[in-house]
Amino acid sequence: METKDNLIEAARELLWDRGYAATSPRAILDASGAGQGSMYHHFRGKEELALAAVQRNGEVIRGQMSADLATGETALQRIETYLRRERQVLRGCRFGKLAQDPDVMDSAALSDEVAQMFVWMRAQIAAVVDEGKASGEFPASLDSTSVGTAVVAALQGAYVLARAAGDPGAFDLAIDGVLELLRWASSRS
Amino acid sequence: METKDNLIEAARELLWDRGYAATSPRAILDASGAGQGSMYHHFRGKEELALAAVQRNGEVIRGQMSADLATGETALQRIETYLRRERQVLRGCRFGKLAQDPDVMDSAALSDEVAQMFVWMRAQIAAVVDEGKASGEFPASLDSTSVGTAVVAALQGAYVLARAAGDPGAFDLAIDGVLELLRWASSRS
DNA sequence: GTCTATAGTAAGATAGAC
DNA sequence: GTCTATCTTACTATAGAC
Repeated sequence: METKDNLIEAARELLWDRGYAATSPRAILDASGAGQGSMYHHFRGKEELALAAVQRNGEVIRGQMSADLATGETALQRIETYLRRERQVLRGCRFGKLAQDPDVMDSAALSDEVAQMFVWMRAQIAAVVDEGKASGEFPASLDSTSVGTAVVAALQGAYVLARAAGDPGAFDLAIDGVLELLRWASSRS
Repeated sequence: METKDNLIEAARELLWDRGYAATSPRAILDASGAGQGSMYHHFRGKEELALAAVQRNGEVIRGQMSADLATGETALQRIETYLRRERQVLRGCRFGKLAQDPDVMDSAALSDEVAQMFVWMRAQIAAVVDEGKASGEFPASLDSTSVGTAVVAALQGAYVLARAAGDPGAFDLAIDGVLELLRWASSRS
């Protein structure tokens, strides 16, 4: 279990930094300290190891996001808690990066994990917006589904812009803009 | 010039679909119909050919975006023209994809092109927001820099979500949400 | 369960004939 | 300018000893 766990953790880091296509089994073995044969003993190959790593990422991220979205008085504050959480911005989003990876989309197992994660995220934000509508914080005419998707999109794009600029400030600026727009909708309720 | 142009066009397509790291010189040669030696006659190697392709992408995209942002009565309409332009959503953004590519960020020449493109895009949207503020369409207190960055981020993230879902509908939903939020800010002016 | 050795393929680039 | 070899390195995976 020790070695298997080391492999998954090493894969999680390399997947984050390099993506799936550009991460070689060799690199994972070197990073984990495991020998050549260990990976093929515990997993069928690169894809199955990556799947285990991605599933673990999913558990961690679902836990974090749920906790963040439960922290704050108002719906807007809870969304802000989530969006402004401390992040390693320049490393990008563990899942957003995979959605852009050509080899991930060729793997049914991996692309399913990515698809489900974003469906879940969008629903989480939409649910908080709905709570804000119920409490009168947001106008009843606000479409929580599209706004929820837009907020998750803006977060993903914020990572992209920060990486492109090589500057976490671009991430913060994008988040500022989204929250500013949400505040205008909120003040109209 | 014929062969050189074919190489650049083939690279543009492959870069769009597979990104930089996952695109091999071999694949570009096959797609362009050029032989092995031709690429190394016209370019120093993969990186220089990719740079030529990315620069051509930059010219095309700047032209399109400028034209879209000039089409519409109000600032909001002009932004909507741009955001709702017909796109090959599931192929992703030619530049956004590169920002997530590990090998692009290792190349100073390529990463510079990507960085400059997004700085320019963010400034374009911010300029339209400023025009909207000047005309009284948007409130004077709106921060055009952060909102401009947020809009570009949402667009990038919309591509990510659509690819993750394997469904262009996710893109449209995100754009709907952004425009809905912009409309709330606009109606408050 | 982990190791070393090695298979077979493709990567990115170069050599040299035409 | 374009072609057909060919080089070197790295990839993903397997074999078989310990």
